[in-house]
This record gives sequence, C-alpha cells and structure tokens, in this order.
Amino acid sequence: MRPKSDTLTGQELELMKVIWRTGRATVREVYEDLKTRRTIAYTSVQTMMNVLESKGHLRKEPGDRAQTYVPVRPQQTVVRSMVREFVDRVFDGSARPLLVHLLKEKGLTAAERKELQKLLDKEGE
Amino acid sequence: MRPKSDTLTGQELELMKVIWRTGRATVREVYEDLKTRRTIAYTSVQTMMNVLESKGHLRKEPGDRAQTYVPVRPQQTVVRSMVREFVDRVFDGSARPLLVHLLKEKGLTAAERKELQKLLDKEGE
DNA sequence: GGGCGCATACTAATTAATTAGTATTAACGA
DNA sequence: TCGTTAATACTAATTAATTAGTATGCGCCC
Repeated sequence: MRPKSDTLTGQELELMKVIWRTGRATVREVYEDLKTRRTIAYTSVQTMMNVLESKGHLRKEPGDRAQTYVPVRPQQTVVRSMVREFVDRVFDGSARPLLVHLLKEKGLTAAERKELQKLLDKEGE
Repeated sequence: MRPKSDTLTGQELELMKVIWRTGRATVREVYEDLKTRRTIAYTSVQTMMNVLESKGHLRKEPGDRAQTYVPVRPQQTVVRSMVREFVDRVFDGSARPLLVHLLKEKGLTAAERKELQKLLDKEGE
C-alpha cells in the first residue's frame, strides 16, 4: 500500500510550479501550460488541483468565470521542506554529505562559486 | 496510476541502507535490523528484497543456509543519482539554488565550513 | 525419525496518487 | 433564444509499491 507523501509528489510539484510561476491560475490555464509539454486531460488537471486544495497547498477563490487557485505557501517555503525531507531520508538528516556531493559535481560557474563562498563566510547567518 | 520511480522509493532506500551498512545480508538479518525500529513482517522484507533484486539493485548469492543479497552498486553511486533526480525535479536541474538553500540553513560546524571552502576553491575538481 | 524453526516461493490485498471520462450547469456569442 | 464552449461535480479505473499471509521445503536438534 502506498504510503502518504509528506511532501509534494511528482505531479503535484509540476502543477504547483506552474501556479507559483503565475501567482494564481485557473484549471484551464494550468492545463494549457502543461499540455504544451505533454498529453494530459483537462479533467486530470482539474482533479489534481482539487487534490492540492484538499491537501492545503492551494486555496480556491471565486474568479470572473472560473475559480482561481492560489498557492497557500510561497514556493521557497515548500521547497525548503522538500529539501529537509530529502536530507532526512537520504542522508539521515545531515546536510554535509549532500553539500559535498553537490560541490564535487562540475557545473558551478565562477560567479556561483563566489556567491557560495560568501554564504560560507557568514557565521551563523 | 502510480508512476514508476526512477530512483529508490522510501522503503527500498531503508532496506538498501541496512545492506550497504553491512555490505551483504540475508532477509533474516535485514528483518532483525528493521524490526528494532518498527513493526514489519518477515515476508514483507523478503518481498522487498526480491523486488530490489528484480530491479537490479541487489544480487542474490547462495549462502550457507540462506541466500545472501549483495548490493549491485555502491551507496555513493546510487545516492548520487538520487541527488541528481532531486535537483532535476525540484530545481529544474540547477544545483545552485539547492546549495544556497543548504548553506542558509544553520547546522554546519566550523570544520564542515572549512571543508566546503576547500571544495569550492578547487577549480574543475 | 519427528518436531520445530527458518527459508523460499507464491499469492493476495491494500494504498495513495494518477489518469480521465460522464453528466450537468454556466457562460458566451450569434 | 439557441448552439457551442467552458467550468464544475462526480465517478471510476489504473498503477507501482507496500504489506503480509500461506504452503512447502530445508536444516537442526533431540
């Protein structure tokens, strides 16, 4: 039996990303966005958005013609909890090995390195 | 319908962690380890280990009395792919925001900071 | 040999999320 | 008003992983 996910699942996150990007959206708007990338039924989007609402991630507001769905929490907050859950699950709560992993991977620009250096220099920030 | 997971699911990861820790294990050994932490049936462990075998994460070897399961890939390799999948999924492939997230969280010791500084200083490592 | 415990193979049920169709109502434009 | 499109409510089916039981075979010890 499938355990409940503490954090956003794959599809839930896809939908939330669309809505976070625009700030608020109707089912139709999310559907139009997603269908540019893949085949999905309008009613699938509708269902998922209602699931997200019932889970407390979205709030419904009356719109001109269609209900508008608004995120309950900012993206950063939600992503933060997802990062925490990932670190707990995969690294037993310690961020250090994850940081080491990421820094050892090529892909950071010089500017990004500088920025990260700054963050590392700040004590207790 | 549940999409297939590209990476280890929650329970799969729990089992793999036990086996990575010991290097190889029988169903019984994994079962004894897990049951110290939670209620689970021996046959549940058995099933999951066979699932992991069929998925290519474990290899069966004949043992003295019980078959021994051996990881096919080292933990680091598997964890690396899980990190990649996470970054792709949550951060659209860019490690930078995840690094910023992690560095802004309190929790790193001075020694850890020093270590990370070193990694940042290394060009193209 | 027999009883008991363990290992293995097989089978079945459950779950949450995912996918999407149908029916009905509402809105819009001619 | 009517026809068409869109929105909403509701319903149903599917999926992969998870949980675990049953039946049988094997090993050990008395």
